[in-house]
Amino acid sequence: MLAVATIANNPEATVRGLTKRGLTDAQYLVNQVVALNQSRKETQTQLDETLAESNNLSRQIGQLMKEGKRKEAEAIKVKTADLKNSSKTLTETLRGYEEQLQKTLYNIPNLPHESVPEGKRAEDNEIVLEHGRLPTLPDEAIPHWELIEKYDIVDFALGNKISGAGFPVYKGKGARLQRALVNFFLDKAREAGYLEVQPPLLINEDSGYGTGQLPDKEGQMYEIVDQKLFLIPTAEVPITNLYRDVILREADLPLKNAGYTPCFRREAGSWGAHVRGLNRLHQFDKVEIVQISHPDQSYKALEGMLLHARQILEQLELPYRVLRLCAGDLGFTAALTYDLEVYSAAQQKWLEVSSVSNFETYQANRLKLRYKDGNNKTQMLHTLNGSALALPRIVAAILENNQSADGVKMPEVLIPYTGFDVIN
RNA sequence: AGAGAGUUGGCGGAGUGGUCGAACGCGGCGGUCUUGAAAACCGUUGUACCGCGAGGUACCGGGGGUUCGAAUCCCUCACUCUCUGCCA
Repeated sequence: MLAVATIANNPEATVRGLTKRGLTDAQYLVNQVVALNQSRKETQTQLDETLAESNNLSRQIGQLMKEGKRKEAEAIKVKTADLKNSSKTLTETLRGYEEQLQKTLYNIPNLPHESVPEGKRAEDNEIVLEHGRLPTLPDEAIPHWELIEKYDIVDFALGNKISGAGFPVYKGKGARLQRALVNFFLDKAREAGYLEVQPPLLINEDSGYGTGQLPDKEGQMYEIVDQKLFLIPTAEVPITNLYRDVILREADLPLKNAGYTPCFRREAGSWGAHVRGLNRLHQFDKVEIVQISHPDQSYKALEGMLLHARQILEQLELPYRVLRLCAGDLGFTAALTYDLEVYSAAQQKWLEVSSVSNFETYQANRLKLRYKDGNNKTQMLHTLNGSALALPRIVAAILENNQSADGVKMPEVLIPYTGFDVIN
């Protein structure tokens, strides 16, 4: 969430940023934060004064008791009753303000970075670059959901039987291709200086709040109700939360972690032709890269992460493009997001395979993730993450783009990982 | 899952109702000494909120209660450890 100070000290910039995102009540929200914070401060001061007086009297009583002046002590005791009452009232009032303030802050999204283009929807995203030639396929080319049936490498019916729609079973070369991609991605991350971690796949509520999945977005996650645990929608959640409530030394920065995990999404959204096959699943695999960065370095880090994802796509010989998300399409917690889309020839459409974002201090604020600067003052850090990469649509693109009468050819770099060069 | 023990500052570890934000040790930082380092010695060393400042307030696993006053007593939840049980 945004820091109160950020909003209070830069009200115009905050309103401008939120309005760019399409919020119509930005001014109202900012006013509310400022007002609530003011009330909070005033109540806090009153409460502190009351408690100070009360502490003072208690100390006197203690002293008198020690000296055996019982009677005088009793006289002072009487005075404390009032203070006790008013401190109780003030505490409740204060808590009320704090809760309202927090609730309001939770509902305010991150401010878009200045480079974020204006716009309301996906069509307004800025195409930063395109790479690679779009393949032209023979007339008999078919989409991946037919290819996986033809070669019997992914079985939706089986998954449906044991779990439900959106939980595919990978078989034979399909399973081996998955494993190959995961290993390939992890090796690339390690070569780029990321420390590999294997986090838990279930997270608690605190972690959900830390990265912004909670409150209000629990509908996107699967929940273990009686334990208050959630299946991770992305490794971003457990890996970033590794650093919740942490104060780092400046010398430790940047922190770079990578992890492979399955991801679980309820995705109650739309269904139809565009979500057929591997295009959208309830469970899928992804290698995620995360950086904890010094505020001055975070945009440099973001460019580095984007380049990392691009290079992987280039090695896989997949044509792709890079989008800079417009303000309206930007995720709630992000300040700047690049999407990478791979061209799927048989579907003749672009498929999102990676999303690389800088959250600036938005997550750090919730996480209480800080560092000590040169003056030994604690400052908020910046968090970033990106997919490098998500598997299913990569698999879809490889299958569709590389299909021929002889089968599906594997990209050169992948063959040492798959152990085969064609699916037929 | 059952029984018992525990949870204090970066770490170890005192503290069972009254200047306790918390002794002491280690570690960290600054300094003295030294050509430099080590040792020794001296000083310093949690976080947040309010306040221009002096200073004040809160926090001893979380939440609640008793009391004029709680790290210390009571209730509750979570977690950790040991033994037993089960198990990849």
